[in-house]
Amino acid sequence: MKVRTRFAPSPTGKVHIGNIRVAIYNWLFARHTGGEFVLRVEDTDIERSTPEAIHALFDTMEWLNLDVDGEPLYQTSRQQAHLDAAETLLEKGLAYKEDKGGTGQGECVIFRMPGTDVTFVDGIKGKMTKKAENMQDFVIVRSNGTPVFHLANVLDDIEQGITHVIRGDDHVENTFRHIALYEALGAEVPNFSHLPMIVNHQGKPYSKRDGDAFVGDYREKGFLPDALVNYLALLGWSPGDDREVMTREEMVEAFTLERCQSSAAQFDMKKLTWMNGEYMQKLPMDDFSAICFGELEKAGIDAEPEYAEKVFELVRERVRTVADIAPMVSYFFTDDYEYDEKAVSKKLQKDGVAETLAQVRAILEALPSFDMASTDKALHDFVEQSGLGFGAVMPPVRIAVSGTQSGPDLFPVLAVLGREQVLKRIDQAVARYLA
RNA sequence: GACCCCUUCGUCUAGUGGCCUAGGACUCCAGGUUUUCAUCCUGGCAACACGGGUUCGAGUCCCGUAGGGGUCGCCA
Repeated sequence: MKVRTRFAPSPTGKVHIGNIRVAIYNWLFARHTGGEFVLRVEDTDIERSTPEAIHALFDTMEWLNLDVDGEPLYQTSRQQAHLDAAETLLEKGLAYKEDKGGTGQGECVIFRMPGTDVTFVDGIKGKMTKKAENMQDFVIVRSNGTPVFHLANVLDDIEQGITHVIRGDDHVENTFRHIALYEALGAEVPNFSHLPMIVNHQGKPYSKRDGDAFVGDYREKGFLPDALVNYLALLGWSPGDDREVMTREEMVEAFTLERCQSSAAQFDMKKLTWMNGEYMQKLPMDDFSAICFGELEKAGIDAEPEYAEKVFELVRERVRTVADIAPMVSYFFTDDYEYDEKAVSKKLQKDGVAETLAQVRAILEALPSFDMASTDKALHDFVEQSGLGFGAVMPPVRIAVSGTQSGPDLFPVLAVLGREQVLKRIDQAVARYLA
């Protein structure tokens, strides 16, 4: 039988990072087995399930490039079917009506647990058993006439022909009940697998109040979708060898449920950042440039394309996230850049620096050609003749022309900036800090 | 509290009884790349939760203890 997995979130506006990881695992499993991956929108919470929230869900799926088979099923469209099924269970005596009181809303429909132990083999955790006496009957239709999650979820999984339910650990207790429901409904019980949860930096479950709990947060921070998917896939799964940076194809090829971890994993922003850097390096130059131009535009920086390309080349290998780009290159596009106060006081505002910069300026101004090799040779010669040492010459120059003490190799920076700008910037820095 | 589940370096993990004096990756630290650095290279620190078994032999199997998590809604 062809495998069918699903992602069944309730659209609440933002897609939780833990939920999307579940989606990724479902997607990987379906693709690995040559099966199908479908989407179901559990939109029964009318208040929160707005068109915007549903749009955000699709947008996230698309951004992460998790392709879905067929059209999504909207749970609200299935309400009558859910109710009909409850009626059937009632007729068969597998459910009963009762006024449980308390809220005083009248009678609800309650599913009768079969009174036998429930056992299933979890694709990740192995054999799971729950004794009959530890399970209770549960409500499947509220006294206001609306179906409860358990009923709707199971019925829709049957409707969509789901063969493998891969969901979070928090559903294991539900699974025992759901299996009883499948059986009462006369439906084939699918395979169940429960993924461990991911925890935050403090080792606690990710709550919505933690920062970085939603996919959008990572997008804003400049992570690439492929890197995020790769990182999340490895958070609780491994291919069994030492591979970490993997293409989608490689992950799909290697993915199995057996290789999924059964204990919780802690999200590590540093490792994600590293991995994202790996993906940034691998980006074709054209793609990288396109991203850079986009970032410049967002930052309100006007860039002349030919010049900008040269700048991008320079910072290419140092960029870790998309968000790094604008701050890293902004000084190339304006002479009104900020000076790092610490660098200024530590390296620029020191005895002799004014004199050194004056000499360097004179040398650079007199150079017949301002290319990389020329400035390189000229400054090396100067260092040697003056006996000052590189540490006393290069950092002040760098800070003067860029405002910071870190960045790409200095000579290419000077070359890209051009003589006019370099001289102007040295004058500007001297006037500002050494006058 | 009851019921389910989990436990290898700080973190993600490899490991399915001998190949483990436990491997890789991230982080961190040190050195190098005769200037900086968020790049690159080299090296280093660092773990089988604990206690009992089983076995010639246990990170790997069993039991217990401790710690952690999940669930106990007419939420999903």
